[in-house]
Amino acid sequence: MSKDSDSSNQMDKIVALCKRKGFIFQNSEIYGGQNGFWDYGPLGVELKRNVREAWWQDMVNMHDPLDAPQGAPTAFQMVGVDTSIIMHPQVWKCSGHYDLFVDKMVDCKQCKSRFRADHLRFKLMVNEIGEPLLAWGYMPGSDDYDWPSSGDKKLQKAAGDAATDDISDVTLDQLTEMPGSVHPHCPNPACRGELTDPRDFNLMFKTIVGALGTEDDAAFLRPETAQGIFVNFKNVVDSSRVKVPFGVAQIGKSFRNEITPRNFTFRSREFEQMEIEFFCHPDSSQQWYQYWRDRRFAWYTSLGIGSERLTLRDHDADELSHYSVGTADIEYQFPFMAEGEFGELEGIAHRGDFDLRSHMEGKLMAKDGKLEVQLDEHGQPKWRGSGKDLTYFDDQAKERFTPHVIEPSAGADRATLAFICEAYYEDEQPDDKGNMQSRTVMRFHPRLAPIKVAVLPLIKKAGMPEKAKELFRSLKSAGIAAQYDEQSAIGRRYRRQDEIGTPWCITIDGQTVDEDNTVTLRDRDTLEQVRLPMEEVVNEISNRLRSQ
RNA sequence: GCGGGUGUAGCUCAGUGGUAGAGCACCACGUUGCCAACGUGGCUGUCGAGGGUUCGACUCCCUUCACCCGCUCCA
Repeated sequence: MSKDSDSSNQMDKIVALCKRKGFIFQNSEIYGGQNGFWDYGPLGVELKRNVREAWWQDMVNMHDPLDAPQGAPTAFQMVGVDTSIIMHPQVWKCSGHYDLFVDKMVDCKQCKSRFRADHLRFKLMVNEIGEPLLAWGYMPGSDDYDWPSSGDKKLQKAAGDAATDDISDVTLDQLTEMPGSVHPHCPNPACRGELTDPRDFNLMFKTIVGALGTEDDAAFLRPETAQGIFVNFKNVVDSSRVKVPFGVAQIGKSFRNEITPRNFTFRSREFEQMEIEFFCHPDSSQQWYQYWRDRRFAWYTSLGIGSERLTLRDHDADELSHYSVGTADIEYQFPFMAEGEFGELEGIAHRGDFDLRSHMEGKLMAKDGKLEVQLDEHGQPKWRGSGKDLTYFDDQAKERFTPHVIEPSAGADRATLAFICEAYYEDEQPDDKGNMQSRTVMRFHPRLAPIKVAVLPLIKKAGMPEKAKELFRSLKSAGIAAQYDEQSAIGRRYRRQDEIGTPWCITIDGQTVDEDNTVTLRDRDTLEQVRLPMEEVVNEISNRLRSQ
C-alpha cells in the first residue's frame, strides 16, 4: 500500500503554511524541538479556540433540555465540569489505566501472553564459564505460572550437556545484564516460547506531588479527561438538579507517552480532549448510543468536513474493550495517510456501567461475559474502589440503578488538524492582467475561521484609512475578530487573507469617502463583491456568522 | 524500537575544504489604484546542536536532536 505522493506533498505544504502563517509551531523549536509536542501560534490559537467553542456551544450552551432534539429518545440535560489534570492515584488503578499503562511488559512470541516484567523470575542454567544457556520464567505464588515441581528436571534436560548442574534464580533485569545473549522463555509450562525484550509501557506521565515527594507520592498526569467526570458523578447529581438521562461535558488537556509520535499534531503526547459522559438508564442505552453516534458525525459535516473524507466505523467485536458493548470511531482521511486509510477523530463508546461500578466496587474485569471485581492472590480486590454509592435513584419510577454511560470522546487537536487539512485548497484566479495565478486559500467554515473579516482601505490616502479604521473599530467593539491592513496592493492583501482563511474582506474606496459611504464586501470562495452601506457591515457580518 | 532521507535568511532552496548566496516575503520612498504591480533603496543568518580532523569546516568524521518516508507499535 504505497502512499500517494501528491497527498504527502500536500501535507508538507499544509505543515509549511501552518508554520509560516502562525497556526502551529514545533514546541521548544529554538532548542531543537521536543518530539510529540506542538504549540499553537497567533492564528492557531484562535482556530482551536473556535473549535472548542463550537463544540461547547453546540453540545452544552445551545442545548435545549426541554424537548427531545431530533433523533433523541427523550429530552435530556447537558452540563459541564472542569476537573484537574492530577487526580488521586487510585482513580487510574480502578479505571484500568494503571495496569496497562505503567510497567515494562514482555510478550510471549508463541502464546501471545503478556506479562509484567517485574513479576517474572527466571530459573537459569549456565555453562562452565558462566554464560547463560537457558532461562525459563515463572511467577512466584501464581496458580498457573509458579515454578512446577518437575521444573528443574525439565529445564536441565532442555538445557543440554553443556550446562552445569547449578540452577540459579534471577530477575529479568539480572538476566539481561549477563554476558552473552540468552532469550528468556515463557512462564507457561505448556508453552516455553521465546519472550520479547522488555518493552516500556509507561504510557502515563508520572510526577511527584509535594515538594519533598518520594516515590510514595507518585501521581500521574491524566491520560483521559473522562475520569474527572466519573469521580464527580455524585457531586453533579447532588448539586445541579440534573436527572438521568443527562450528559456532562469537559474540555481539557490529557497526556500519553505515545510510542511513536508522528504525523504532525495527530499523535501528540500532550493533547486536548472534548469529552461527554452521557448517563442513561440501562434499558435505553442502545438508543442513546445510536443517537450520539449519529449526532457527533453530523457535527463534523456541519462545520465543513466533506462526508467523502469522513467515515463512521463500528469496531469489530475483537477490537472492543473488555467492558464495551459497542464502539464507533469517526475517522478522517488525512493527507498523510495511505489511500483508503483513515485516522480517528473521535470515538463514541458504549461503556455500560463499567466506570461507575469500578469506582464503587474496585477495578472490574470481564469473566464469563460479566463484569466482576478483579481479585488479587489473597482473594481481595486487586484495586479497591471508593466504596461510595454511585447508583442513581429515579424518584418518579422509584427505581435505583447504576446508569450506563455513552462516551463521545473527541480530540480537539485532531479535529483542528482535520479542519486545517480540509480547508487547504489551491485554485487558479486571474491577476490584474487576466493571467491565471495559483492561489492558496484556507476555506474554513466561518465559525472556525481565526479572522472573520479584514478591513482594507483601497489606497493609503484620500481619507480611506480613516474610514477603514472607524469600521475596523466598530467590528472589534462588536466582538468580531477583525484585521486592518493598509499595506501593499489590494490584490496582495486579498491573497494574504485567503491564505489564512478569512471569509470576508471589506474594502473602503473612493465611493465610500466621496459619494455614499458604501463599502464592498468580498467573498473568499467566490471572489464576488457586493456593495452595502458601511453602517450595516457589523450587522451583516454578525448575521452571516450566525446563519452559517 | 529498526532502516532510509532531510535540516543553510521569516519561507522555498542553491552552495561539497578557502570572504555564506538567490527568489519570494518583510520595511522605506515614489508611481499606480479592486484580485500575487513596477522602480529604487534597506533589514534578515548560533549553516539544527555538541565534539573531532584541518592552517582553515556549511562542506570531511563521530555523537546527538528534530522532521519526513517505510517497517514495528498503538490503552
